[in-house]
Amino acid sequence: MNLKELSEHLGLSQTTVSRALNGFPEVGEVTRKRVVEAAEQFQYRPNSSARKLATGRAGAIGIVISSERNLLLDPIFTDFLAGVASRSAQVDTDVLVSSSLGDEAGTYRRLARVRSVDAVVLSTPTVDDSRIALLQRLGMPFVVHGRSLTSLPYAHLDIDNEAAFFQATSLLGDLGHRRIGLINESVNFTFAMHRSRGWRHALAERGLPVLPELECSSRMTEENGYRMARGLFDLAEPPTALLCSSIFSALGAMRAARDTGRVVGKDLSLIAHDDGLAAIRPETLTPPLTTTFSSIHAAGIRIAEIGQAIAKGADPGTLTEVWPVDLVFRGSTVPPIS
Amino acid sequence: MNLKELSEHLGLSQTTVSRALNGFPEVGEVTRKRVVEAAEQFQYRPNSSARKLATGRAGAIGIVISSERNLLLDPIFTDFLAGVASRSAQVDTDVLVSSSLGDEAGTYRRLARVRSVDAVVLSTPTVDDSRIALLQRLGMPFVVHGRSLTSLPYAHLDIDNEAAFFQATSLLGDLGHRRIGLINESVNFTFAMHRSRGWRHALAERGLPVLPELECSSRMTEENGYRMARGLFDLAEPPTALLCSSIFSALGAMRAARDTGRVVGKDLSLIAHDDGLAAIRPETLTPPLTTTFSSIHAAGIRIAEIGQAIAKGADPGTLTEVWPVDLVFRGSTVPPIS
DNA sequence: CTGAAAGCGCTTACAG
DNA sequence: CTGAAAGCGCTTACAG
Repeated sequence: MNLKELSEHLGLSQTTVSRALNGFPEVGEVTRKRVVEAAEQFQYRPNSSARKLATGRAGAIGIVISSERNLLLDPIFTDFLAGVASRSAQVDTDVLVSSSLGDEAGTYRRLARVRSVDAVVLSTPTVDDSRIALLQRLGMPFVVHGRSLTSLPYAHLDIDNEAAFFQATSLLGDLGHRRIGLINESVNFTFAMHRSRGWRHALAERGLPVLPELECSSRMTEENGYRMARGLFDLAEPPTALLCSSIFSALGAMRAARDTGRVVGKDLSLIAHDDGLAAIRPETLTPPLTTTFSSIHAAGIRIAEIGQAIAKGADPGTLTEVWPVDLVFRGSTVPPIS
Repeated sequence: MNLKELSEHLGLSQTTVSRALNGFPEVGEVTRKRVVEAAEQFQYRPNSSARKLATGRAGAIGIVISSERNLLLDPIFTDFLAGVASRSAQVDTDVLVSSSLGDEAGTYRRLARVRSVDAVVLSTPTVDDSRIALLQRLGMPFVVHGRSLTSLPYAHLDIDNEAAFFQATSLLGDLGHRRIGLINESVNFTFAMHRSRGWRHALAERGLPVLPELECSSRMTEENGYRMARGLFDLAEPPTALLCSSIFSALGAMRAARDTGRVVGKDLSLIAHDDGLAAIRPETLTPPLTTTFSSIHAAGIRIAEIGQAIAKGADPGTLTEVWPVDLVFRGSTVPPIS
């Protein structure tokens, strides 16, 4: 059933039916009701391509999966994506996933030219992410999940990684730890840089030395977590507490602790960042892990909303949010053994 | 730059330009070359909505994220999705992700009516998955990642879960194990049912009893893996070997082993299924895990190809594949201590 | 409050 | 081998 058939059935013009369905004010109340009911009855749905062509809006939001980035970095990307998709569905917006095949800039250019999306979501930006300038140049509306270091205003939603790791480090400091290791992602990524800064500032604030050998960074896998922790434990003066940027590297660190005869929550304190992945919950591990927590699914939902606004022409400079992060205290953080 | 502008620039009709660009045979070689070069130069890309409207094909493939299904079940869904997206990009096909918000059937109906996708990918089907009949009724082409028990022919790509777990169980049997526990996902899902069957047949084949108390099933999280393993260890005659349907439940099982004073690769043997998630590699754990391995990213790529064929009207009955699964022997499987 | 008509940017019979 | 024209299914000035 298309518009023409529906309007013929109703004995109205396509114009009126279209207007009634799209909620234009000039349609009479009785007419509108008749139209809406008929549309309901026949399960009429406007053809999206036709609508896009006529309006010039794509009715879609784009997300580029970069194999170097999200895929390896972010096994919880699904969770984020599901958030974006669920919110978008409510406003009848499609979510288009592209894979970059290495050439991410090219992918964005293509999206911009074909006009297949009204806005684009950028995930996990680096400190000097060139995509932001690129999209601004292309005139493609976008929203960033995370932040980048640029003076240009751009729409974004981020969590306060610096404050989170500042707090976490402070907690460990308050417990009496003086050597606190950081197992991070590469500080090219802004979130990792912010976490590093939080850690550093907290140490400095309480007069503890900021030792470069206590900071490691690498992709957040179990194996790398293990390797980095082992490296820290091999130090002449090994740390008594560890901060991990992901639940995966935390698992590796826990394994390293076991292999070196340490007991987490006794000999060793541990705090991990938790994105809320269902497959591994920090509260059910042994011991339950103290975490900095922020739901990435919730972020996905909010990103979709911001993307929607951006697509409609809202001023990017006004759409900026940084969410506080919860510090959840559990059994993995104790005073150091002296 | 649109078709009209491009053809005016070339002094040709839109018809000819369109045909040249779409590779129609009747265009002269010299003309084609001129056209293609100009298109290149001006970076002309046809407006996808206009093309869709004119051809009736959407140039897109759909994937529905069901919150009850993929999201919780499949943290590795990203990997699969990236595979689908990368292959689709090569043939200029969009990948549209929808979230079902509980009403999955409704989502498919909507996709079918709006004609926003040419084909749909079904993931992780249950044994009697109603979506297959639904899509057939709707006339929406689809390809299933996995299988379902129906006599109707449908396009699908699956891995041979039954043979994989048959082999894994046989290996444990060959090593001398007589009590082999199975930590599975709910057998409503076909893949889990197949694994259960492989386990059962292998036991039966060597005259070992198939004890219901050795089979557990639940969502494949670390926590559930832990709980199920603990339950098995509490048995009067606990198993000496475990089969886990995912790397996450395997992690839980390993933790349960530790908590009950067992050493994997000594007191306890363990085999897990590995989908190739980058964040956790079984070969780097302690001990390295013996696995049944199949890359879900490769499956995503192949699913995109099949979806492409299906969208173009290929006969679903001819597009059916079941891939063999590798059994990778590592340090977690040893003879039982007697 | 309603409608006839143009237009969005393509593709593709049909004619030559 | 090439082109004029119709059509895909919507939206939206413009006119009444």
